[in-house]
This record gives sequence, C-alpha cells and structure tokens, in this order.
Amino acid sequence: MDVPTHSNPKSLSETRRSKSIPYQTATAFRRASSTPTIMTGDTQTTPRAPRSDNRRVQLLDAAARLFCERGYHATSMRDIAKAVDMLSGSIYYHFDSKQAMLLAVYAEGARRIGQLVDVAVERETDPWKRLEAASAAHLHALNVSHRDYAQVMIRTLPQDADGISAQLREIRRHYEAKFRRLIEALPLPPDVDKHYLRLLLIGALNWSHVWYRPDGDRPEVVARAFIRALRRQAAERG
Amino acid sequence: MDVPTHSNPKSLSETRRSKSIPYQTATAFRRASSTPTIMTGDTQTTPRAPRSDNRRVQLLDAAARLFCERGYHATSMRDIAKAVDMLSGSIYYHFDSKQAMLLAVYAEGARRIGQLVDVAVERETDPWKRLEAASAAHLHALNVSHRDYAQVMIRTLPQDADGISAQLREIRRHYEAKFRRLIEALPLPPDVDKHYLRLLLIGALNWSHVWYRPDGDRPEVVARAFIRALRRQAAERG
DNA sequence: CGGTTACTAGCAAACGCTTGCTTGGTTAAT
DNA sequence: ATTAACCAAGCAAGCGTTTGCTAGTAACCG
Repeated sequence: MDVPTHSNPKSLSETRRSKSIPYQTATAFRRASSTPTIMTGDTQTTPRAPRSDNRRVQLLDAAARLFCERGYHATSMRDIAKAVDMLSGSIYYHFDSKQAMLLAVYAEGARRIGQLVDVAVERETDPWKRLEAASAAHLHALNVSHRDYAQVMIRTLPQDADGISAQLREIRRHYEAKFRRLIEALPLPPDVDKHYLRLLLIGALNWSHVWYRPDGDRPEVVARAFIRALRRQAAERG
Repeated sequence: MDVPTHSNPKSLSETRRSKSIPYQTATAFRRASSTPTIMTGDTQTTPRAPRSDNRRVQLLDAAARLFCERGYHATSMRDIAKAVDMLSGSIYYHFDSKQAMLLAVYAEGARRIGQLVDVAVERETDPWKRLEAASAAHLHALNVSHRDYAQVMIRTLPQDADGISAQLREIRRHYEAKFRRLIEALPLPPDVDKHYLRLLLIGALNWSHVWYRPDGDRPEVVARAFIRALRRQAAERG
C-alpha cells in the first residue's frame, strides 16, 4: 500500500527540458537517464546502467521526508546523508546540488499526485463527480499516501529556490491544468465565475496540510463536503 | 495609507504568557514593557523609558519584509541588520534571539489582520455580509496593506520554529476564532457542515498569497466571488 | 568459465564561507 | 550623571560543495 512508486529514471529526466541546465552533472544525468546518451564523439565510451544497489531512491525518499518535516532551508545535506547512513559528500554522486534534489522531489511529487488524480477521474463520468474524485485524490496524496513528496510539491514556493523557480512554476502549472479542465467541464450558469471557483477549491485543498488529521474524516468525506458546499442547488435544478 | 500601525509595546508583551520564557532578556523585556517592572529588591534602580531614536520598530519592519520575501530560515540576522544599516550583534539589544523576532512579527501580523477584520465586520449586520467583509479584510491585509507582517503570520508553520510553536499555534487559534463565530452565526440549513465550510473559506483565503496580483481584482471583488460561490441559492430562499 | 578491465558508489578529509550569538568597550541622548 | 543604543571583533558550530582515492560490482574477452 505505502510502497513508494517512484517514476523510472526516464520519466524523471523527461521533466527536464535540456541537458544544459546546471543542476546535474553530465555523469549524474547519464545515470538518471535510462536511454544511454552516446555522444557523437568517437572516443566516447558507452555508459553503464545503474548498479543494483543504487541508493538514489533511498536518498530522494529521505530528502522528501526531511524537506516535508522541516522545510527545505532547515534541512542540511548532512541531515539527508545521515538519514540514509551516508556521508554528505557522497550525495553529490547522485545529485548535482541541493537544489537539484529539491527539484527531483518536487517533480516526483507532482507526478504522484497527478497520477492519482488521473486514475480517480477516469472512473467517473458526471462532471461534478469527476471534480469530487479529483479533489479526494488530491487530498489523499497530500495527506495520506504520498505525504512527503506531495507536500514538498504543494508547499515549496518558487522563491524558496531561486535557480529553479521557473521549473517549479512550470510543473505546478502543468498539474493545475487538470483542475482547470475539470472545472471548465462543469454545467454552470453563466453568472458563476469559474476562475474563482477554481481558486477557492484548490486553495482549500492545498491548505489541508495545516489541519488534516489522519484520525479525522477520510479524504473522500472531506472532498464530498467541499464539493457539496460549492455545488449550488439552484444551478443543479436549472 | 501604508504607514505601519504597530501595536504599542504593552499590547505586544501581553501576547506573552510569562516573563520566564527564554526568548527575551530581562533587559529587552523591560524595554518592551511600558509599565516598568520595579523589582521588590531595595537596591534596584528604576529603568528608563526607550529613547526617541529607538529603532526596534524599524528592525521589526525589516525582519517582516525579509521573512516574507525569503522565508524565516533563508533570512540571516546579518541580512536583517544590513537592511537597517546596523551590525548583526546590535540586534540582540532589542531582541533576545532570531526566534523572538519571528514571534514578534507573527504576533504583530495577527494583531493587524485581526484589527482590520474587526473593523470591517462591525460595519455590517447581515451575517453573510459580515463574513464577506471579514474575508475582504483578510485578503486586503494579506495581499495589500500589511503584506509583510500578515504573510509571515499566515505562512509560518509551528514546525518552522520549534521553541515557540505553542505560542504560534495559540495566536493563530485566537485569530481564527473570529471566523468560527462569523460562520456560526450564518442562517444555514442543518445539512450544511459548518466545520468544512470554514476550512474551505479560510484555506482559500490563506492560499491567496500564491496567486493574488496587485493589478488583478481588488480584495472586495475576490471576497464577493468566494462568498457567492458558498452561499447556496436554495438555502437562501428557504 | 576465469580473469581482466571499467566504472559505480561511496569514504575521508578538507575547502572557504556563513550561521546565531556573545562580549567589552564607546558614544550620544536624557 | 546615567544608561540606551550601538560598534568592533570574534567564537564555535555548521553550511554546501570539492577533491583524491578505493572497494566492490558488472560487463567483456579469451
């Protein structure tokens, strides 16, 4: 159930636009990519696949947990290293920098919530039911099944990491488009502002990490209450 | 218009429970308190009032601005000192620690939003209008008139400052009680869950710092849109 | 299949710099 | 004359990152 479902290295690297971004060494990039990028030069040696005891995932899990618990700036590379019983310098074999780790966690968080939402939405046909399912999946990822990764993705602001702010914004924009489409599909009277309906719902969902308690109502119950409050009876009947 | 309306030192110190908390020296506390606490000992000299060129407020303004822009952990005492053209060590004449500064900014933020909300609510009588006015005031403080202080108060989580987490929680609880009362007063059918109605609204309001743009709709417009979405037509007519 | 080679994954130790905070002394407002 | 307010200097600890090196693993070759 709670087994971490990491993306394979390929899909991770695909969130990156170009090899020229300065947050991963050529070596680390080659590692992360499943398709061995053989250079055009003739003296180039063919790269090798990651070893079976590769601890990149362990490292990312620890980073996600600590970034979630303490926040990015309050977590040191030594903290992360200690969590997986490693020396801080060794992290730099897997990641180019602390910011690169944050970006990786953030992207993985977006991928996980996105996947959960997609699966949940597919099962429904009614527009309101689809939105409710998406909300429940979002809440579930954020507070139950993928807390660490998802909360880093939700709570990290672009200004927290200057060098990768553009990437962070793009990832979030891409995710939120799902909700934009779901709300666009709602049968609403023309006097209802879809823009603010979206901001109202997403804001409430994202704020849930502050008040959500595992021993309280389950995500589906919360989602139903939220959608119920937004779904105006009059619009329904008309 | 944008003149900072700081609380006087007395009201600030009142948010503190006891003199024994370890985040302000005896000296700094005496400074902050308007009623000079004369000790029972006989050899005690009477303390003097703060000088007219006291820069405590300037310092707090700078801290609020930097905490808001970069976050608490990403801001150093030297950054704050530099912002008011001071040496970092000199800050410790006014505040006992970095955490004490955060607490002061946080408390002042809560005071300012609280005051704006109180004033706005007083002008209305209809329960829904009162809630809408409170929402507009909240949005206004958070994104326009008291951005720095208010955003620190909203965005800072208890786990960001271990030693003062209880105080932070208490201040926030006290503020949110205003919304609890406003929603309690709404004429709602019994099937509407007031608990989740509150979480929905407050979450959306607090998330506004992510998307609010000064050249977009004014806070009152946003608040009206939010309340409109929550105020179900059916309930209104019944 | 055994040996050689190539390279992954990590250790150990440091680099230069920044951190929150302290202390002793000085100046200027009251 | 008193002392609020600040400076100058520095402390120990911690920061992100780099470097030189090596043990162990996997792919290849005869």
